[in-house]
Amino acid sequence: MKARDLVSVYRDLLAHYGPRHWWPADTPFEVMVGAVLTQNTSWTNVERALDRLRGVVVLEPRAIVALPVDVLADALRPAGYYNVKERRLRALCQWVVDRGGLETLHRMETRALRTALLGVHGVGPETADDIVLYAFGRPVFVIDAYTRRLFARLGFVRGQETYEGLRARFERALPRDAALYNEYHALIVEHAKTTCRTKPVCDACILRACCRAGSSFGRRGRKRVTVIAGE
DNA sequence: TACCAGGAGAAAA
DNA sequence: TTTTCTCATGGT
Repeated sequence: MKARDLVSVYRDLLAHYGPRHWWPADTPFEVMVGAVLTQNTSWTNVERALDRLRGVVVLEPRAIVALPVDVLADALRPAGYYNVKERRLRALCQWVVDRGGLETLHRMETRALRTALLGVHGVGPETADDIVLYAFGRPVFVIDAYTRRLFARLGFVRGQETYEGLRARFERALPRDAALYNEYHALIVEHAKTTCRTKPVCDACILRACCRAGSSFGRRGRKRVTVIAGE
């Protein structure tokens, strides 16, 4: 993956959509909650769940941990997988409490913070990186389904790359800059939501090459990617 | 009606 | 170690 190609895509997206001012949350802790709830789920459903959650509890780790299981699960219902996400959100909140709160976490070195997050039940690489980047402002590039899909269509991704391998490629090709990674990922999400969403060829796509490459996906959005164009 | 949507953990092979 | 299955609601 060539650095100038990645920078070029970024410039095109930024010129078209403008700064996105992400992540859509008021506090770092709200970012953490949203990162769990958005797993395999659209953001509109996450917002419904967040609204319901605010209706039963203040968004603080200790308060959420204190909620009965059925109350928390019911609040998360609109985000889907509510029983799974109840356990995952509770585990994340308990971890924050056990670590001494967000202030303590803010003092951790980036790699240590990321590793610690990956040890929390329900926090995989993408969720950890969402949190590290958007809640803690650290320079890690988030590789989500939108990112894979876009760069597969552009021919930058061959498929089968591991999450860590792909993240490393992006971080090697771009300046180590949290603000840049923040904006880039936000623009990728905006692009995915507005164009190229349901069909492999999209007339409205501003990244014309993105639609020429083509791609195929397995059922339920599994990351089985076929890339026609070369790197 | 069927498929898709910003994953991750557990079980099976 | 890798692959498959499961979890669930809401929109198109």
